[in-house]
Amino acid sequence: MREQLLERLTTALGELLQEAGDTDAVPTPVLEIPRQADHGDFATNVAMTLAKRLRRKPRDIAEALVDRLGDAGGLLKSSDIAGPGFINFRLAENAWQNLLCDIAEAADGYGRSEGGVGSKVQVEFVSANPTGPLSTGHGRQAVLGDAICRLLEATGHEVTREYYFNNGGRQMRVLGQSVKARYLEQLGRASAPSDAALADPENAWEETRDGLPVAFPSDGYQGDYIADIAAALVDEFAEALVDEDPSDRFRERAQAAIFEDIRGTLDRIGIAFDVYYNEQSLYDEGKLEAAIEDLRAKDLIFDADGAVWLRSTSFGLDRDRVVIKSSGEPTYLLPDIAYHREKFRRGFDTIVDVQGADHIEQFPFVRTATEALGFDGSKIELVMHQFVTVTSGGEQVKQSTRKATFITIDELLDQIGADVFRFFMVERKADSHLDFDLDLARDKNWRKNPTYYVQYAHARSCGLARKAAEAGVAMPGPRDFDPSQLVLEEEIAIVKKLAEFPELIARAAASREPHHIAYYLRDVAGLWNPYLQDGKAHRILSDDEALTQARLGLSLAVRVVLKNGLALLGISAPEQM
RNA sequence: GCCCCGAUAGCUCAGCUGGAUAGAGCAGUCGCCUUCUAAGCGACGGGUCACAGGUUCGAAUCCUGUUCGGGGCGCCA
Repeated sequence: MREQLLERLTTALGELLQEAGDTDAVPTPVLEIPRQADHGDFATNVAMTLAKRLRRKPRDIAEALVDRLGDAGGLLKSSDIAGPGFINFRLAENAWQNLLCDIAEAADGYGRSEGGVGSKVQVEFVSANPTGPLSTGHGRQAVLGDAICRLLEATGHEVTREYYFNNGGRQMRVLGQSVKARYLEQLGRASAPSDAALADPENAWEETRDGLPVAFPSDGYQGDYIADIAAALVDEFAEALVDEDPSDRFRERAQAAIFEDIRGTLDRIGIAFDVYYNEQSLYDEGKLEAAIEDLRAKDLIFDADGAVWLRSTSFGLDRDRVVIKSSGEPTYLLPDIAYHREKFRRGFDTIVDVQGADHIEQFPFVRTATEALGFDGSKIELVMHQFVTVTSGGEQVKQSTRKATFITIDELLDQIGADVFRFFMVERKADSHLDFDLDLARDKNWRKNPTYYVQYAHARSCGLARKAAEAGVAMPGPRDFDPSQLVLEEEIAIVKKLAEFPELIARAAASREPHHIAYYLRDVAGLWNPYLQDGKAHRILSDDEALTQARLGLSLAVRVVLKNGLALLGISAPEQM
């Protein structure tokens, strides 16, 4: 709808410029939906922006444009010049009405576009190491990342969802030690540390307790899931693992169990990754050495203090960074650079990294290092999201992975379900903090929940079809109703809202901001629910056959948009609630 | 000390990349509703867009500075 008008407007603009002897490029006018409804359906400020270039008064330019545009081939009902030089357009009603049939016909395809066809995008998200259950922060990232993928798919991109994880290194050693300690404790061969020690390992840590050694590491993982894994090992092996190295079966079993748990959680939210990329493979396949060699060839590597450094100051960053410790072990940075080098080598056109605010510091080093290696760093995008805080009883719940005082996604899902979880997590802009109200989440009485409000709008739309069937009225096909019957202000308002959908998706996809979809769906439901409710002003099922068919056609179009919109967020569109 | 985010109604947050009179949900007050589905509908009240400058026809939006809040600044990941 808007595109058609934009095309006409651009043409008229081009003619106007040519007439004035201006042969420079014709700018694309900004065409927006005014806040004030009485300013029309669309407005443009193009006359004002061209005032200087044409050395004419904005209002004169506007007038010339309006003359030239005419009714834009029947599209326009009126064009008014207002204020300092805005042009306000009002579209002919049948232009809106006819759109309903198009929407109904396009069905699942409505809103999709082809702008991204031929573009391979990799989206990396979650990427939690297998040391414990996913937390709410991971949950936000999972939902955000997946919604971005869905938006990209809806705009034609070829998307790879990727999860990068590390199952080696110090973290995992500590994990193995933690499990082994619990194992020994359960066999009566070790003592658990005191609460005081766990609360303050620096000062209160004991080597022995109650005549037994304390095996638990002072920086160990304290969650109950560790004890559960240990208990399983006691059941299976009894005392056979007492002398086993913590990094062998203890670590491996823990990793397997935790990964299974993570995958189960992701599955419950409806997220499936295409690739689980193991950092270890970078070591095994010599990718770290390859990256180092490439960097060294560019003189970006130097040795100092027994360690190997990245000369990041040479590309303008504030300090150099260690990439290989004096112990010979790489830091996190090196595999990360090597990983991104691989991403480019795998042929992605765009690389989207979804990360929490705590990882932001790393990003400039990775980007500039890959640029130094000859890749186009601007193809790597960072989508950063702020933390999730959970409030309960008016107080913030303290969260710590190590102490396992965090709220897991599974716990939330048990109480509120995947749909509500997704809606809450994606509703806010990524770089705003997300305040998850646990009390509201736990409240079984979801009277004001926007998730249900939107789903309900869809279900009612479907209910209408059932009701019609009971009355012996058949639902019209996409082209089998006369949309010009729909002349009520509220009906036209709904159509106008539905018309925004395709461009909204394109914009949300381009900016990687799925929260726009959530807000939009609330708007649509906020128009549709009241319309449906007000059975006195306008019955949908009435004695007027043509009108009934038209209104059922409207319900079809609404249903299409709600369903497609919910799908973009990974939320179900129930036909009944 | 430096870097990144945020600051908009009592609360939680949008604000289409610089437009016209500032938006929603919740909470509050007042009405309506035995309904084409039940968590529904309408109205009202509520604002110095943190503060101070600047850029221009025009700023919640862009720039600079300040204040407050969150995160980060390791041979941790």
